[in-house]
Amino acid sequence: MSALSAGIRPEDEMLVVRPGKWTLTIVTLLRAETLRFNELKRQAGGISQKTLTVTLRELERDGFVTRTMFATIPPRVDYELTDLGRELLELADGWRVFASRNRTRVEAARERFDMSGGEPAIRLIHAD
Amino acid sequence: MSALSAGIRPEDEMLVVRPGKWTLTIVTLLRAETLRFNELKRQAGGISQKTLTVTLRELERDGFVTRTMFATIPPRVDYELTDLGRELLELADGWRVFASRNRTRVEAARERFDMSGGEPAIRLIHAD
DNA sequence: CCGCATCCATTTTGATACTG
DNA sequence: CAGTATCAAAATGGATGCGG
Repeated sequence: MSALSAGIRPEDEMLVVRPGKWTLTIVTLLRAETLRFNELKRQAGGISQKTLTVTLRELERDGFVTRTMFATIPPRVDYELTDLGRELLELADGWRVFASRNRTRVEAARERFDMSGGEPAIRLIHAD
Repeated sequence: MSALSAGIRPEDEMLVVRPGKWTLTIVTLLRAETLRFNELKRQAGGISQKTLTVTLRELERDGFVTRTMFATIPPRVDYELTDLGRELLELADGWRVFASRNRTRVEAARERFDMSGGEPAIRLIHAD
């Protein structure tokens, strides 16, 4: 058994993080700098307050992000990647590179599939 | 702007594949060999027929997997990774390695967070 | 054996309004 | 500004029964 053979089921790998729709986006936005809640919201573009709140809470809980509250008026909260968060960022980058490299290929495959009605190749007609 | 700055939003990266719960598991099971539907089902352990069907259809549609139907009785269908599928497999491996390396760290972070009630650090009390 | 169709439960996400 | 609360909508996953 290879080193990877353990933990192939979803619970195993995803125990660490089963990424929500916005998780990798948020992590990526925090690449260069600490950001405040509404800066994140603006830059993400299209995320709801609630989803952003929930996503950030999860990232904080899992140790990918630190939350620093300033008890000022008006309030202010800064979000920043931890070292672990920066490792997650590398995964996100890998994913994104893959996506941008292969977008055309995947779109072409989809078109072919949809045009052909998804009919599979039939290779054999012998009975067993 | 870096090469990565384009396409940070979910639609961009996930257009290629927004992985369902079982997607990476299935891809990983197809690492070494072509498998039949029920072999996949058995080896995945805990996936429903429907979810497996849907997952495989998506993988086929996006060009990650080929489906070969044998018109025998009883019928037989083989699933196999394409070259593109093998690239996706590498991403899955990266994810899994990350997960197994950091499971302990994440679990510890969670425990700390849950114990402390999730209260954030307060850094400043000055008004603006 | 393979897998579609249907129905249902759970989870995730979003819209909106309101608070310290 | 940075949330919480509530409600509604959508996506996802699973159980079951049928059909080629």
